Amino acid sequence: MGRSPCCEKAHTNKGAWTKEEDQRLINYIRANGEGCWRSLPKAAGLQRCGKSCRLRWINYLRPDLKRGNFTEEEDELIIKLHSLLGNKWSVIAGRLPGRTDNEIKNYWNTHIKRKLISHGIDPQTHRPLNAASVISAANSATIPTTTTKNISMDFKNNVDQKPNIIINNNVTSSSYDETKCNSGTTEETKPVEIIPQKTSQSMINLELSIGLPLHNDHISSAESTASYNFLAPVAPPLTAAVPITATAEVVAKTVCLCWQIGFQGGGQCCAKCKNTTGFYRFC
DNA sequence: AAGGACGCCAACCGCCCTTTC
DNA sequence: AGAAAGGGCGGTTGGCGTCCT
Repeated sequence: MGRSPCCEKAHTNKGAWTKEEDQRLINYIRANGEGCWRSLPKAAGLQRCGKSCRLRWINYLRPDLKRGNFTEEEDELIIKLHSLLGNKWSVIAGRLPGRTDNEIKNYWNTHIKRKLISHGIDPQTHRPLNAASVISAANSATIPTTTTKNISMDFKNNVDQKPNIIINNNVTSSSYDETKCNSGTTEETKPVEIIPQKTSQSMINLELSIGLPLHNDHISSAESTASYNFLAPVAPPLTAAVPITATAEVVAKTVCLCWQIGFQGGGQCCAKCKNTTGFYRFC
């Protein structure tokens, strides 16, 4: 299918925005709100592509943006969310008020990646770097029949972007996808949505798990079909041959993910999340 | 002091998904 | 039902500032 360009490239400015352009964009959005980005540049008197205006507004000019360095808490939350969601920067950004997907993506690539590598953790899989070969060998030898839970998240039906969780229990003997990760002691619930089992799934132990509400009221079939579905196979713990203490070090000071992602309604930490040290754990 | 190397980040590109007609 | 339009997203790039030699 052919696609018309989003703008007349010949008559658009590119590169850094000037103060005057910023001001025009701010003034226009203040007066008219965010609307049709394609027609905005012309209406606002800007020689810019609509997409460029949108990016500039979202990533830089929006009044609710939190500028400045990321806090330790934000660091940890990003790492945890990335371990669950992968490179879903916009979803991750949705859980960090005032931060943009672009900002988090840049921060991940420039800081957190390096931090994880320095701790001996693969930033993609969130596994110890030296574990890949061990896992690979183990999988290629005898792949046991494994009980997995597919967890899909429904962000569609929530104005505040809190995801609903949809679980599907499966028994499979498939191999694991290196790019997907999750693990732990997830509460079982009835399958409410059949998610096609991927041919390959990841077995990643982060020593964390997600608290899953047992009620189905978050989910409607119509909504769930159009939802973001993140397959997150929950695998049994790695063998003792695969140390995970490095991961644990990085995420030692944990917070309740039920609350952070919004699995528990009302922004409350569930009682199970709090451990004896007073920190919150994933449950 | 100069200039090369490196890191950071704003912005762009192209693809994908959803909505509209 | 399918094509087109529009918006959004993730990956990548290029410019600028800082550090190092």
